Amino acid sequence: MRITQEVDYAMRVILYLYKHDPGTRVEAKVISESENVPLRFLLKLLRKLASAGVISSYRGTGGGYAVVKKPSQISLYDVEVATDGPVYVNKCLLDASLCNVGRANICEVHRELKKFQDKLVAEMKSLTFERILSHDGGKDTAINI
Amino acid sequence: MRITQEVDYAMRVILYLYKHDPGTRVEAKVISESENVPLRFLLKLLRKLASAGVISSYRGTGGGYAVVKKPSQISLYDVEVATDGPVYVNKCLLDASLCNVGRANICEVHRELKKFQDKLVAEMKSLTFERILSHDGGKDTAINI
DNA sequence: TCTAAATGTACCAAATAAGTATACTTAAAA
DNA sequence: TTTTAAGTATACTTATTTGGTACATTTAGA
Repeated sequence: MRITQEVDYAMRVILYLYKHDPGTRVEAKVISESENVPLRFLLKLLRKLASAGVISSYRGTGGGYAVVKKPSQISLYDVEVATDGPVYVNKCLLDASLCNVGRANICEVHRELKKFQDKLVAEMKSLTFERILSHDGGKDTAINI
Repeated sequence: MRITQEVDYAMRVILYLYKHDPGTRVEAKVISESENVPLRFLLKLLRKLASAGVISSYRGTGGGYAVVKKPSQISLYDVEVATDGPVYVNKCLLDASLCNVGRANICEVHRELKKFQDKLVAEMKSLTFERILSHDGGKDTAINI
């Protein structure tokens, strides 16, 4: 139950864009150095985000990437889907025929996993950049276990 | 954000054990054939579950595996931890030093991911076998998207 | 003491994630 | 019309994780 490194990158890159004035274009190279993400990998990631409409891209001189959407309009869910494709907890919840005992539609475990997945997706949708940006005054929040 | 094949196996194996009379010992070989899980792989999995106290194991002739705990006492969370180790959404939530920009304790993204993780864990703990076993009269629940 | 079970450790293979490389195209500003 | 920066497409490599196998050992009952 983890998010990938790529989604982690994506979240921090978008946050980085939000820390500029709205609509400011930032070149991939600058983002790469600032956020410590390998350039080539970042370019591929930025393309995914742009083509999914999460961020905007601009070509040519003075081009780059920018966030145009409001922070409340981009969620962890959007980022996940844009970078890793559809969210599903277990393969049989994506395609019932993938159940390895051939009882996809009647399996009690999978029925409950589906409910779990629904809640998970709801939580991911509620984790927007509005929430991420509205921090408690820069308090040094301990996140260690 | 997926559970592994192994956790999926584990859930269905435990469910299988629950479908026997309480305390009934079932050999790995029987479980393997019935649930379509490779024997050697299953043995390793059963060991993890047993050593974590989720199920019970018995050696020698007439030995096997059984569930002794009440269905309400075993959750998806217990199974996850037993088979895949500690649950964490992002590596920096396990060990702050693993942040690849070196700002683990102050990163807003990770602060929110921690809250997300807490909710996720709570949901996993609430998904017990009591819930899995209490189905709505065998109604053919569609789980496809 | 034989046999049927689980245990422990080590190893191998397949799948996925992460990162690189190359070559060419398109758009916009100077 | 040259330069800059992104887009598209494809392919490849490497690292990590997951899934699965093999083999020798230990435990307990008949």
